Amino acid sequence: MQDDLIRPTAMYMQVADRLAQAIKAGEYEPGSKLPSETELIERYGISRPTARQAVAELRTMGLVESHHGRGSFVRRQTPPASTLERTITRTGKRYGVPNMTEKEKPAVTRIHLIGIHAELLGRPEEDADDAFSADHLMISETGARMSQRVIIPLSVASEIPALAEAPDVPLPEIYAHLADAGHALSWHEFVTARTPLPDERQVLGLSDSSPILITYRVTYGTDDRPLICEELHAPAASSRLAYRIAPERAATKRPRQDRS
Amino acid sequence: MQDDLIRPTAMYMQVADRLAQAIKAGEYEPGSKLPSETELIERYGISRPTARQAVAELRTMGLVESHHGRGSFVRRQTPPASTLERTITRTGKRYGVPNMTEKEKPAVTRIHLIGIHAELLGRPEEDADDAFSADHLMISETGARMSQRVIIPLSVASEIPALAEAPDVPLPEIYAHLADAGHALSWHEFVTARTPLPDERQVLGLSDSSPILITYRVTYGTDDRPLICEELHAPAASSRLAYRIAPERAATKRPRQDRS
DNA sequence: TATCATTTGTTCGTATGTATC
DNA sequence: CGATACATACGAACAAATGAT
Repeated sequence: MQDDLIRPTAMYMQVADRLAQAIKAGEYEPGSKLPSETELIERYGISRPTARQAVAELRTMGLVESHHGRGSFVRRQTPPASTLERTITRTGKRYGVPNMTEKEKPAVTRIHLIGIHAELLGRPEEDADDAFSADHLMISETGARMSQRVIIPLSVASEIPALAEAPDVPLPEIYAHLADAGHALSWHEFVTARTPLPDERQVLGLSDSSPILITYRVTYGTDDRPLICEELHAPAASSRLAYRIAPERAATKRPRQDRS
Repeated sequence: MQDDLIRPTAMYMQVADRLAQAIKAGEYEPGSKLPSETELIERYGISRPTARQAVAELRTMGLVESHHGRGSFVRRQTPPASTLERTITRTGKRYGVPNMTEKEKPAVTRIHLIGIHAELLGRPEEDADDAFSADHLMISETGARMSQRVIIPLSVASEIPALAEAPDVPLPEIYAHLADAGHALSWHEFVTARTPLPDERQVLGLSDSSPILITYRVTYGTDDRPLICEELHAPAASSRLAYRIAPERAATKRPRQDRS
């Protein structure tokens, strides 16, 4: 067999590229088996470590997944299954969020506000106060595990005793407490993504290092004062976030907190 | 030195875990140099391939980046620099989107609607029509490269000649054409993330295989009929998406297109 | 400017363990 | 049980980029 490879560029990359092209072109059906390492060795005239490195590239690209003793298989490029509707509904004075079931009892800890949380809550790092952090492990209707963290600054909790007493209640109740305290609520959400750290991978039950979607949702009260912050981690491979976008009058502009 | 490692679990993983913990604990400052491979070999009593594999893990986790001849360095865990405001503003009958500058002349191709695009545009795969695809290469204010694709089904283009003649104009103009045709516009946006394929990596100028954010924005016209679809790819490491969330009356619910 | 030590990148060979069929 | 296939680990060599001498 011995397909030809050019020297200057890394051989494992060339092999990975060819296989990636072939997968995208549909030469390997989703779910079908990739050539085994031994086959790659023969086909391209490379050594075993080189063949392994090529397949490893495909793995980190998320194109294939390898199973001990069975082989490497082309991953289905299915559009993510579970759609997380990030819209907030209101019936009268009550706010609702899409259904997710709690997996375990939430853990409440006390943390110091730093980094992105301090920034989003409008607290300069130097004199940021402490906050309650309620960590939830949730499961969507489709079975995707997600971790959710609700962060309530002490300054807010002290104004609303109900929050200080039970910071780990579901979100609709938290919104209700805020609304009952006289706040007119609005929200701002930020989305990014990254590869999970080992412990995050474990929490979400991810076998590989495929990316996770991270959303920060800030709840604003009266006078656009940031009250609380939520952080949601969801495996990107099996979830997509959905937003309704309603056009705003160009005049009404929320002052951004660009204090970096 | 020779720190002790337990056998059962992979040694390269244990080393990667320890280094990841140390980085998270702040023992290695962002931007500082990680121990060199030779140092890791001595410290943990492992071989070079094992040390390399450990560092490779940290790379795919996005914790470090390696430079040929210099070493591996802890990446700044900065919250992504450029915030992409995904809100749509309206002044009178004109719609606006946040500023992005065009890098190259958009390329227009004719494609067949399949997969997620067909699904989002409400066309069953079996008898989906063709569509114009305008591929833009954009640059945000902060210099992050993004690729944007606007997909206009032929059925829509034939109703609105202006779109058929120039499908590659900026988005506000496209929205204007749709509005001028009598449509009351609304939007729905879906967000997911994944590791880029080799060619996407090249387009966005990404050196590593860090994830990209993918958004699909569907524009609906009168009677909630899906008109066009946009797809945006942005490097997750340097961008975050921002959404305003306004609560909706629980009664008014958009019928979802769950026809999978 | 040229040389050299350091450091990562690539590739080979080899061996053993272990899951799957 | 044996064949196949991936996972882990070691050793060795050379290439290439970098920074300092």
